[in-house]
Amino acid sequence: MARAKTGASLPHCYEFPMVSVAVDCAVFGWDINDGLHVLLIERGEKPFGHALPGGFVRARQENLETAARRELEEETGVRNAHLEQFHAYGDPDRDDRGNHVISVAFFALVRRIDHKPRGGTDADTADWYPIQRARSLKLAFDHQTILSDAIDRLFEKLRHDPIAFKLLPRKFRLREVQLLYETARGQGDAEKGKVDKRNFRKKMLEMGLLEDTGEPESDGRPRAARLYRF
Amino acid sequence: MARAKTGASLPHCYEFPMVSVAVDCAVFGWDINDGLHVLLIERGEKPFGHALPGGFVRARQENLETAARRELEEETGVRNAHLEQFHAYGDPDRDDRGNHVISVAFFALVRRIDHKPRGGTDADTADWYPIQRARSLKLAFDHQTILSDAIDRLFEKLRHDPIAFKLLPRKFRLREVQLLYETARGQGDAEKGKVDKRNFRKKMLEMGLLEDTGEPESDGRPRAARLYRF
DNA sequence: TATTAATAGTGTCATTAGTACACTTTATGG
DNA sequence: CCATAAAGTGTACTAATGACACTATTAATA
Repeated sequence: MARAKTGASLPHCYEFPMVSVAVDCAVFGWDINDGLHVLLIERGEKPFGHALPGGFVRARQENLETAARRELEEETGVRNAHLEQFHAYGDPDRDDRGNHVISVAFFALVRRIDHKPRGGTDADTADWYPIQRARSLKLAFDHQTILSDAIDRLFEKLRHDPIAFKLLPRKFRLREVQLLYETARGQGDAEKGKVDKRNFRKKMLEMGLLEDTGEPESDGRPRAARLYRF
Repeated sequence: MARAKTGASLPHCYEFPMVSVAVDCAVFGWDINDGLHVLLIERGEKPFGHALPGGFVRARQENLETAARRELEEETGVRNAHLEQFHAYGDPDRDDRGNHVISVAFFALVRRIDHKPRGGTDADTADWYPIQRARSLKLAFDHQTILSDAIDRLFEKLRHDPIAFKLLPRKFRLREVQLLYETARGQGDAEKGKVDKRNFRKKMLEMGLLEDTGEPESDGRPRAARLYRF
């Protein structure tokens, strides 16, 4: 969203300097072959480079989650993501353009196959990055900190809450759930988080959250696997 | 913190309407006879009545936590509390004075004995309220929602993290820890959250976080109890 | 000073949850 | 048809949790 430009009219006046409020989203996607990815945009303006999708909240018009959904759709085309607010960042100098901008950060979970990213309205381009690679990029503002916190929080949540299904296809093999869980346990490294197949399946089915679709699918693999639904 | 008054000069101008940013704190204290309490102020201005201590962030000067600490001290005299940010509230109409104010909420833990509340700078008065009673009050803005979320979060944290010690006196009996834990388990009702004394003590000591001070204290009770330190 | 009442402190056993572990089945591709 | 790769399955050991009841100490009171 645009901000005051030199020469523009400035009709909104206040007694004190104001803080701007932005929202930023760490959007996560998963692919069994490819691992965890995060959606980054390439900024088309001022601080160029990679950044989390996000933007300013429209005062008097929308709440924080609505702003996040709007920016997400505008910049990346992503809709109907599972969104969770997780932290607000407010250092006075976190935005290097001079204003004091606080940002309320969300993490979002989507099924990666549903979201071939596309460019945004500002001619920004959005694309998926493996989290290892995203971590090594120098992101705009303090987005690297935000991303890092978001990843920690995501792993935390994947270990404890049944939200993995927001990342998985609608029908999935138990093996996929396990790999995602192992990735979370291993802080991004599935090898490190390995668990026993039989124990995992047992616990998973005991929970009673999964429904067997009865449609086994091989999809090029040696032996067909049962597909489950949440 | 004051806002624009009619007739005041308004030297800070922007292209778009701005959102104001506030911080609010749910400060919790504990007493073994008295249970959990929360610190509320009686507002000395506009929307009168009870509210969480808090106020506006000073743009370009301070970050969110600093603002929270400053407001806490100004309004209640509380210093050096254990502070944790937990959620941002941003509905456009949550502040009934007309501005769009987002509030970043913190919960704070203090040793109640260290903090005899006193009036604040704005002639507000701060005082402790038992959480049951606080829940039944009609608080300003959406502070009842914030308080309710804060309480839920507090119980959650008390169950899982070793933060109970921020609420307890520096030296305490195991019985006190247990009662606090039971209160959290029982969602405010210690009876409901009762656990076995021996099992609790065993687990507590096995954790190895407690140090026996070797100074038993009776304090009017029938039999003297061991005092522990964190 | 003896009795009562209130709190502190202690150990064992049964149940449950978690972890380790290896082979058979099935489809694909060479 | 043989080799390969993934799916699927059961048991035995270990650790964690939960249930359970009495003795010890001191203050207050009779």
